[in-house]
Amino acid sequence: MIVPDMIGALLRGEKLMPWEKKFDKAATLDRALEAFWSHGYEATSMQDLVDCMGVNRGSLYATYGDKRALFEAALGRYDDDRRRMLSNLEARYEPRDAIRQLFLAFTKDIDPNGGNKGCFLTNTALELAAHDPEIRALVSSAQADLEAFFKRLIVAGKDAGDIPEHVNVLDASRTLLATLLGVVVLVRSRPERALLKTIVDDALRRLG
Amino acid sequence: MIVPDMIGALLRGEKLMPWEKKFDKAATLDRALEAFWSHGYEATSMQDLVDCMGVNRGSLYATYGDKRALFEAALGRYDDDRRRMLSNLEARYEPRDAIRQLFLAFTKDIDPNGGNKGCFLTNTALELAAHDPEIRALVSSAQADLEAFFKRLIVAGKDAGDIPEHVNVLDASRTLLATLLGVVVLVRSRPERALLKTIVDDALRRLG
DNA sequence: CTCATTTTGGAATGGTCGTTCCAAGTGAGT
DNA sequence: ACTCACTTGGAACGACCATTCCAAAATGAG
Repeated sequence: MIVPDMIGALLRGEKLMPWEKKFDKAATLDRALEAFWSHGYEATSMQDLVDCMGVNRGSLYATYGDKRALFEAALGRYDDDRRRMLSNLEARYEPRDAIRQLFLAFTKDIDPNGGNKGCFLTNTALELAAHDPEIRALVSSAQADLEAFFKRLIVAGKDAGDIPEHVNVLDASRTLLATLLGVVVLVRSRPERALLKTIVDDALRRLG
Repeated sequence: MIVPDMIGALLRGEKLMPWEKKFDKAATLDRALEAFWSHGYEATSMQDLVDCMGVNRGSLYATYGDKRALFEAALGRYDDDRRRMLSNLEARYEPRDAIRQLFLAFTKDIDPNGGNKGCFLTNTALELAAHDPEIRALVSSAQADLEAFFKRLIVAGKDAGDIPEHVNVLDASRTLLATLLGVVVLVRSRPERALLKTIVDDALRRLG
């Protein structure tokens, strides 16, 4: 019963027996994320998830618990990606370019004929956050995180002489947050490239 | 069979016989609007609607058709209210104040503990507009209408010397649109008065 | 009062929901 | 070959879904 990798597996927090095949948790969770992201919580049925994840119902419940828990796992996964993305932008770009790249990430590759997914956290903000304190806390903290991201970059930009001194850090970062949220609303409801470009360009123009 | 009011009723597009009692269509539709506005399309069941509208299932289907049609009626009703509201603001306030009042309408009376309804059109934009062309057209045109509202007021404000000449009409009106959409997202997910006030004040500061 | 018409409460329908359960299959270890 | 844990497909569950239908009650002009 005791196998060589047991302690290592324990340390990594995995289930014990190393011969368990298990489906690729990360890959299937990504598929669930896609479904929830595209259609929302209520409009995605467990049957939809079984179909699109390619995993059996039983395994699905055994692995993630119920639909709510699976949704939270998907949301957490998206949140991790978002966190990683912000951190990459912050590391790789000049402050003002990092902000531009963030806006670009949501506005490039949009389909003018609709069907755009927008931002999963924002979709969830409107579908569930108002009546669900747990979801609201998660979404709210992601938004606060984004605000802090803007704050750091604006300060850094001002230090680098990239962003004018007269820009108010708190005002600008919160306005950027609101603008980005507005943009991802428009991506789902009025996906016109010219419209989005106008908004993004105008937002960046304020930073110098 | 032919009664005095028949022609008048016909002209008004009503059903013929004048002795039909009929429940108060406007009042019950408002209750349906409340339910859809608060919980969204998918999360509101016909049973919920029967309960909160105080109308029998049969009458409900006879009057509005199916759930989809009832939702569209509620959305149309909300859209009419919105249209009327914009027109009132435009008539009663100075340009810049009209814009301020619009933002105030969405941010005053918010509950920091959640449960805020935000903007029905924006909630619908994220829940349904991406995959439903008909809904998207309606939401999209309401947003374009709002953009036009901002445009007119900015032009009027510039004429009145209320808004500085250097403000670009297209840029500013679209940015105001995005900002307002961002605000109504935050109202549902991060209802902090200070946060919203910062954003609204900053948006208005751009107009002089 | 009469009677056409609507409203009402609720039963009925067929489908889908989320969830549980299980018999059979799979594959790495011994 | 045998074991053990997991996976699989699918059946089964009760609840709720949107929708239809109906007999009984209410309504109001004649």
